[in-house]
Amino acid sequence: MALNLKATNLGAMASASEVIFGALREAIVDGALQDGDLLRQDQIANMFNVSRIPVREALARLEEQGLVTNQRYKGAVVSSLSLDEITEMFEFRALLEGELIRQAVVKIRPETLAEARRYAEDFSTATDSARWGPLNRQFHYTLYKDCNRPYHLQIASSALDKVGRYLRAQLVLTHGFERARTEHAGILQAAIEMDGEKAAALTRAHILGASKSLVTFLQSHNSIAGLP
Amino acid sequence: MALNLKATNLGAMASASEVIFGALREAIVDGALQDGDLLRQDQIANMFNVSRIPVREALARLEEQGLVTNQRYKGAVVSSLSLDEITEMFEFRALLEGELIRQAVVKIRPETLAEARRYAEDFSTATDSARWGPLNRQFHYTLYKDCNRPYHLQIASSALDKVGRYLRAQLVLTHGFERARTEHAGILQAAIEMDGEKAAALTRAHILGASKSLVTFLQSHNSIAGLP
DNA sequence: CCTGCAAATATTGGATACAATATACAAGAG
DNA sequence: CTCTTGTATATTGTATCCAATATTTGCAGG
Repeated sequence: MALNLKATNLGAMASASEVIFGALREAIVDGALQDGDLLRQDQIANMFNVSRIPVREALARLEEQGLVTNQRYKGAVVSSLSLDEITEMFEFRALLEGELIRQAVVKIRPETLAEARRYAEDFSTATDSARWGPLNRQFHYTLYKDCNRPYHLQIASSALDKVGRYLRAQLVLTHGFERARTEHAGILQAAIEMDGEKAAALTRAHILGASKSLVTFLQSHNSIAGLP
Repeated sequence: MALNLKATNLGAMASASEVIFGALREAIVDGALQDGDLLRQDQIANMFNVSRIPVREALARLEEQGLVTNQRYKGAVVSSLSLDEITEMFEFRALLEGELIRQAVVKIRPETLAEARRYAEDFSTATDSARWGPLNRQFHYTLYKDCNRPYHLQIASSALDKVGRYLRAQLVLTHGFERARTEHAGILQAAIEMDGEKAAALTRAHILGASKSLVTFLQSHNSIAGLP
């Protein structure tokens, strides 16, 4: 008799430190925690009703990911990026995501295209700017999905994490949203045509253009911290 | 009187968890710990005369780097890579290191060239195969040094860490060493000529060639684990 | 009023102790 | 004998406690 239970895989249940890691990561990526914010172990431990041990583990992981900087006996702060570092991150993304879409698009599946189109539309019509970041990410990463390069994807995702909040600032503060809409349409069209080179060129331009407008904005307001 | 001490920056002194992290990382990268080896917290803690707390932190960091896989209540094992994953890692390295040398070589400094030449010679004349891995790394990364792309370099280095032991196997088991010598000479020559495209092409070929010979070898011996 | 120093406080790093889970092994039912 | 099940052991995850270090506060002196 095949017993009919949903058998939730208990072994896969998240440990406290994993939960905390994920929550802090998300908070940093989408800007709820800002550059330079101090992360107190006690405070976080209380928020999650745990001891400091799993918190410390989460912070160690975050530091390894570059999202947090630990200073011995002083504490952890949300990493901040200089203009040069931001520029470099966007160049890295352009290199990697260009290659990803180039490889993915030539073997993209119809379902994937449909999914990407949905995300592009959701992005276009989203009025809540808090949703722009996630929808933007989903649109692009859906297009990369069929390239079958898990490591490349993981690294790209990690790089995007590190600039997520700056990217959101770019969308909100520099009219990047309007531009992203049209550029997404172009990229999607290239994907439909399964034209790898074109999709790659457009993606690179998309990323580097966003970088340029963000850097210009930050320079003219010479401040990085006070993001919305 | 200027007291004559080395004034080791105490604030920078490594914490226990950092020391352990570094030691385990090195052991994994150069093959002292093999794929699938189980890492017992107690055992490691005893080796370093500490409690399990810093060990756990180190293991968390290693997992974030992809060098170790943690399974809840089961333990940590040295991550192993499938043939596909190895291939992907080498492709990633080819992409990234190609770009790095392309950018670096056009503005490379004479001192850097001299340093790279020294490493190439040391590599060529090294008889102890245990030194091949580090010297190979130093040669290549010296050539990338002047591109001023710290994030790119960090990611490249992390990718190399993940395949370090396989690369060593390639050098030792497939006569890769001889070939690497001549290919290094070619790359160095391109660097001397400050020819970015040529250096990039040679570097990509160098990496992908190593990948190919490694994969061929592993397939014909269909085993990955038993590396020397 | 300000400055320099010392105690008090806060915070992190690590050790020990305990709880939760997995694995190994033995005993019993069939 | 084989399979199942219960128990003992090993190992990990977390809480609590102590030590090491940083930061703040209070006070004396100028």
